[in-house]
Amino acid sequence: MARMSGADRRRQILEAATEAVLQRGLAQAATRDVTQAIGVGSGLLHHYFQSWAELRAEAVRLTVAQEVQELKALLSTLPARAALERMADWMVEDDDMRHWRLWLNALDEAHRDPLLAEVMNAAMLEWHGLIADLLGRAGAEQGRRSLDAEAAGWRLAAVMDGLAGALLVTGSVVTPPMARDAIKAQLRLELGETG
Amino acid sequence: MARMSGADRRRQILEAATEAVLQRGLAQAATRDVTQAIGVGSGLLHHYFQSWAELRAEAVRLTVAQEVQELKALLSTLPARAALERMADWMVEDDDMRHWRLWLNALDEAHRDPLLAEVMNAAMLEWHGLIADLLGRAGAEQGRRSLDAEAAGWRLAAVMDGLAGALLVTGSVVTPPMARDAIKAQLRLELGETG
DNA sequence: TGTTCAATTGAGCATATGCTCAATTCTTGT
DNA sequence: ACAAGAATTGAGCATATGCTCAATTGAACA
Repeated sequence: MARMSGADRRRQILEAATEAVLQRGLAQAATRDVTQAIGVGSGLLHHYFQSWAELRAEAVRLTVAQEVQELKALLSTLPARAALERMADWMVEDDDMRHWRLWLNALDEAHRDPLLAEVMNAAMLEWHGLIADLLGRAGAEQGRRSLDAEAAGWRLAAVMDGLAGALLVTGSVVTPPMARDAIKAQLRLELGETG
Repeated sequence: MARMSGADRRRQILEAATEAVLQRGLAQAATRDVTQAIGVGSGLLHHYFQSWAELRAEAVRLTVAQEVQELKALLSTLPARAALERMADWMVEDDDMRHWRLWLNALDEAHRDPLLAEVMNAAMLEWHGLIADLLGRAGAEQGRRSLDAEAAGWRLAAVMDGLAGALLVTGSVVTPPMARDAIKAQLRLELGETG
């Protein structure tokens, strides 16, 4: 493999690690998946990362941060209520559910890896923050007073995570359109748009 | 180790497998964890189970079924609305979150193991069925007509799963009482008890 | 007592894993 | 042209994994 600057190589390794994690799962993905994918010697990995645990945690951190950033950009031009609606669409747009598979996998693996625990703790708080903020603003748009955006945010985030799990495991029973509708219904419940 | 009847040994192995899976996770738990825990030779495992994949899938199936059965028994004497409330309490009663750790772990690992996929698909459907049934009956108790128990069941189940994840990963931010309250709040939302 | 068969053993194979370290190759600045 | 240092290699170690198979043990029944 041609030589690269340290920074470029680092990025390439992180990308390959994410891919490996997506394909084999955090617990099964191995250093060799990465080195073989990009065609480098086994030692190179440890020149850029102290350990496999550090690399995979960093890969997850980066990927999740990137996805959140993209989503934020997607929603940034919309009013809060519409942004929440858009978010529900976004959730099932990703065909093979890449980000949800990674998210649920990392959430689970976090119990067994301190580095991942830190990463996912922070990610979860940011995720909730984003949702709670939108809910709060949507409530304000509609002049609602009794809305506890923090609590509603945890519920909405939970519905999304939970439905992602159901979607991934039931396959034909919970379908993407169903999941999307369920989230939108939850949105209406939270915002008191019962009708 | 003393000899045992086939049936007893099988049960013992399944229990030890569940324990190993809880401690190391489905992906990391190994046959040796089981054989060493109960002090038998490595070959014995394969006398009772064709493969480790089959054993661990069977262990998950059994454990989940057992938990659902216990919960059903716990709720059987209560009217539907009270049963749902009780369910929210039950969810956070388990100190170290044994069943939720196993549940989320199995949900995640199901993507990479056809046997587990089958088991968790069935488990998820039964879980949803239980919840939807209670919601339907609770709605009837209160004379509500507009309640879509199926859809509400998916949302409530999702809130539970999602909150379990948040609870396990955030630790000090989402607390057991918070999770319990969030579920009860969801219950009120679904049953239109806004107040 | 002897026979039968299920229960059980454990060494061993093929494979996989993270990580180290001395050696090598390239790039870059002078 | 040369030196210096970064990038890169890959054989190798220690450990772990699922599973096989020929051999052994023990209990139950005749």
